[in-house]
Amino acid sequence: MKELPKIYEPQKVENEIYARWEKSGFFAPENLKNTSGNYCNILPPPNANGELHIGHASGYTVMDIFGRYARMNGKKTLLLPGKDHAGIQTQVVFEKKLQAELGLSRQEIGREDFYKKTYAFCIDRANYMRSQEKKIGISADWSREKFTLDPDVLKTALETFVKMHEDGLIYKGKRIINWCPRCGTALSDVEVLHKETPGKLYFIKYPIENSNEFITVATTRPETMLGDTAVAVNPKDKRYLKLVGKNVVLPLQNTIIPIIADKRIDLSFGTGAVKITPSHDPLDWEIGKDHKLDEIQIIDEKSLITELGGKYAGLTTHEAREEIVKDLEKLNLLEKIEEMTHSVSICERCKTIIEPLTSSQWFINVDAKNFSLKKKAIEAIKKNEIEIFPNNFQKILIDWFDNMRDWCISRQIWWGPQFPVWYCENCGQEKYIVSLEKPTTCPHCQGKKLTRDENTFDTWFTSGQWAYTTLKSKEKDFETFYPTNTMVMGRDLLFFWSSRMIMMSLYTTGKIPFKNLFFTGLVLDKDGHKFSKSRGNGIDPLTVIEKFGADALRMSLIMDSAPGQNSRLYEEKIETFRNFANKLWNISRYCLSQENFKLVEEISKEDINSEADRWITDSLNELIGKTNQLFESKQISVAADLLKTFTWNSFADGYIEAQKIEKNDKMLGYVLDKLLKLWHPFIPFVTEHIWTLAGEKELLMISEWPAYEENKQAKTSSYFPFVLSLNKTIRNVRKEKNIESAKKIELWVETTSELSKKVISNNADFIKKSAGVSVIKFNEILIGDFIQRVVGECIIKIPLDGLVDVEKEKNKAEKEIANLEKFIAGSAARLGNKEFVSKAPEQVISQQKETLAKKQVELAELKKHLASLQ
RNA sequence: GGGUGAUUAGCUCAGUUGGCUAGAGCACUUCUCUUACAAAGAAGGGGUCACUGGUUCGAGUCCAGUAUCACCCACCA
Repeated sequence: MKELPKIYEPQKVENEIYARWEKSGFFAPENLKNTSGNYCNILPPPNANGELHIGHASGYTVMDIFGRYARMNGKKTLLLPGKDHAGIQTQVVFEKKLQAELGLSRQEIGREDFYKKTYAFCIDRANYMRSQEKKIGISADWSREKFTLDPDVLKTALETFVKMHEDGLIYKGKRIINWCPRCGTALSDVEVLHKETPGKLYFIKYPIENSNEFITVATTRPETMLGDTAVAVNPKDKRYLKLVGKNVVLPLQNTIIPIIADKRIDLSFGTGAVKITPSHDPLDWEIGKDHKLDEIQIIDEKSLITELGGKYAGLTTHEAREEIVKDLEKLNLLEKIEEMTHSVSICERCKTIIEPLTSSQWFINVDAKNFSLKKKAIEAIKKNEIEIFPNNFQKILIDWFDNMRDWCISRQIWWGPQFPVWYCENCGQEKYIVSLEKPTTCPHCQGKKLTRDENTFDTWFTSGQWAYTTLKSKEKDFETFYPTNTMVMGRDLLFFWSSRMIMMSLYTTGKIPFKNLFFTGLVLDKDGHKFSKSRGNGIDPLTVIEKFGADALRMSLIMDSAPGQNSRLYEEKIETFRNFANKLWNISRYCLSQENFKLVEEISKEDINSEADRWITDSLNELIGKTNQLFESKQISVAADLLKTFTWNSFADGYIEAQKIEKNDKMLGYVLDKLLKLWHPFIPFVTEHIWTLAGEKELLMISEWPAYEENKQAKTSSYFPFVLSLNKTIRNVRKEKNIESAKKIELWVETTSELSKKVISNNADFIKKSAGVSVIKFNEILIGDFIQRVVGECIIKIPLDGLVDVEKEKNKAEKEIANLEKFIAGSAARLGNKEFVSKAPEQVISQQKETLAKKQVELAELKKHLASLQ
C-alpha cells in the first residue's frame, strides 16, 4: 500500500474523479444496469448571462444529493441540465456590455444583429457555467442539456401558444399594464417590485359645475389629472352623497367630468374623493371600465406627456408635475400638500419607476371557462398531487393563484422568441394569423404581404413549460420520466416559476409536472445579509471549491437548514466541513493501513466477536434505517448530521479505538463500505476517491445503497456504550486529579450485577489500555484513600493515597445526590400517576421504569459513598 | 392592510406523527504532537427552549394571544 498524504487534498483529485464519472456514461439513465423504477429531476436552468453564484450551488447540491441517492437505490436516474435565455435580464446585461465595450446601443446595431450577438454571448456564458456546474459535482446528463431557445424546445413551447389560442385562452387587448420606460416593455405583475418611498399627497380642489362649491381630491401624482375622466366617491359616504351624478370642471383641461359612486373607494383615505385616470392607474382602469369612462392617454411610453396633455405636452412627468402644481396654486385650487410614504412600483430588473399605461398586449386568460389554469392548479395542489417542502408554502401558493390576474406574456424587447403571429398589410392589426410557420397568403384577403408580430415572449412563458419541453426532445424520455419526481428551486421562484410550471403543465400534458417540489432558502452572509454586488459580500463558489473542496462547499450549503429556510454561509462554517472530509480521509487512511484490509459488503455472525463489534453493527443498521427515513421525508440536513455523529463519535472515537486493542479488520471493511455509500450523495468526491484507493473497480456512484435489516435484534448494543462511559469516568478522575498519562491506576469495581462484571471482564484489555488502568478487581475490600464514582450499576473506586480532597468529594456527591433525587422524584411521580400508566405507550413506561431503577441504584451507591466520607 | 417565517448555549443553527434530566458546530477553559488525523485527541464549563395563557398523564414540539425581528403579497388614490 502506497503512502497516503496525511491531509486530504481535494484540489488534486476532484477534476479527475469528475472526468471518470463522465466517461463512465452513468450520468445517462440508459447506461444504468439492473434498474427498477425511474427518477427524474429537471434542473432549473440558470440564466445564461453570467456565472453561477452561491444560490445556484445551493440548489444544485440538493438536487444532486437526491439524484445520487435515487441512482444508488437502483432508479433509472436522470438529472437534466439546461440554460435559460432570460429575456429581459439578458437584454439588460448585454446592452450594458455592448455600451461598455463598443459604445453602441442596440438600436445602432439593429434587431437582427443584436439577436445574433446576444445568442452568441449566451452560448459562451452557458459553456462557462457548465464547467462551474461540473466543479460542484452535479451528476447530470450533459448529453441531454437544453437551452430554452433550442429549436425543438422552442417548437414545443410555441405549439402551446397556438393551442392556447385555439382554445381561447389567449387574447390580444388594450388593457392597463406595467410599463418600464427604460426597458421599453410591458411587464407582468410579478416582474414589478414595490418600494416604500417618501412622497407628497396633493389635495386639489375640483370646481363643481354650475356652483361655487368644490370637491377636493387627494393624489400623489397630480400630473395624471390631465387624463382624469371622473371623480369617484364611496356610495356609503354621506359627505358626498348629494354630489353623485353631478359634474365637475376638470381644472387645467377644462373638461366636464362626472362624479360617480364606486364601492372600491376607501372612505377613510385622503378626502374620500378620488380622481379617476383610467389610462394610468390599474384600479382607475377597472373602475373606468365598469362605468364606461373614456380613457385618455396623457403619458407615452417614454414617460412624456402626450399631445392630449395640452400645454404640458412634451414635458417629462416630473416636469409636468411641477408646472401643474404651480398652475394650480395660481388658480387657488391647491388646498394643501401633505408628506406621506407610499409604495412605488419599480422594474424588477432595472429598478426604474413603472408607468401604468394602457397598451395593446397579449394576455393569457388564467381563468377561462373551458380551462381555468388557476383553478386547475389550485385543485392539484389541494389534492396533494404535488408534495411541497416546506408544506406551508402550499397555502401561500394557493392564495397567490386565487388572486392571480390575467398574465401579460408579450414583451417589447428584442431578446427572446418572437410571437408566431402574422399580420396582413391589407387586413391590418385586427385580423391576425396565428401560425408557427409564416403563411404564404393571408387567409382573409389572399394578400401576400405578411409581417410578423414584433413582440417577444415573457421568459416565464417558455421556462414555465421547461418540465416537458426538455423531455419532449426525446419522446421516449417524456414517456419514461414525466411527470418528474423532484423539482428544487429557490423560494424566490415560488410565484415566478413553480406556479407557471404547474399551470402550463396541467394544461399541455394534463398532468402535474413534478411530484415533489422542494424549496431552498436564500443563502445569506454571516450577518444575515443577501449577497449582492453593491454590498461586495459575494462568495464565489469556485473560489470556495479551490480553497476547501467541492465536498466542503456542498456540506456547508445544506447543513443547518430546513427546506425553505434561509441559511448563512461563511468561511469558518465551510472550514468545519473541510475538516470533516479530512477526518473521513484519515479514518480511511487508518483502515487502509491495516494488514488484510479490504472493503466488505457482507459479514456473517462469525465476524462479530466483541461487544464493540456487536455495538457498531447494530448502530450501523439503525443508522441506515434512520437515514432512509430522513431521505424519504427530505430532511437531508438531519440525515447528514446523523451520519456525521456516527462517523466521528461512534466509529472513529469509539469503535476504531476499541478495535486497536481487539483487531477486527473485516469489521472495519464492513463499516467503511457502508459509510462511504451513505456519505456519497453528500460528499461524492472524497468518498469516490477513497473507494478507488480501497481497490474497488466499479464506481461508488453506481454501487448499491446499504440495506436496512428491519428485524435485527439490538439487545446487546448497550453494553459497549457502558464500557465507553466507564472509560470516560476514569479519564475524568485522572484529569481532575492531574494524574500524568504515563501513571497507571488501579480500578476496584463493586457490583452485584453479574452482567456488568462480565462486560467489564470481556473488555478489560480495552479499559486498561485506553484509561490507563493496571489492574481490575471485583468486590474486594479497599482500605485507604480512594475516589469513588458510580457508573451504571457499578461503584468504581480508584485508590489514590493522599490525593483525595474529602470536602470536594463530599460536595460533588451531595450535588449529584440532589440532582438524582430531583429526577427520581419526578420519575416516580409520573409512574405513580394512574393516568400516565394507563395512557402512555408501553414502551415509554418500561423505559421510564428501567431508568428509574438504574437511577435508584446510583443514588443508593452515592449515599453509601457520602456516608463513608463523613 | 393581508400573509409567512423566526425567536433554543456567547455566535450560527438542528430538533416532522407531543415522551428530553434539551443537541451540534464554532468560540471558551484545561491537558496532549499517544505510530489515521493538531484541519486532531481527551476532559470540562455554558440554556427556566421570547413572553402569557390553554389542551394533555406529559409541551421546545399542539392551540390561542402578546412582543421583537425578517421576508413576501397588495388596485394605500
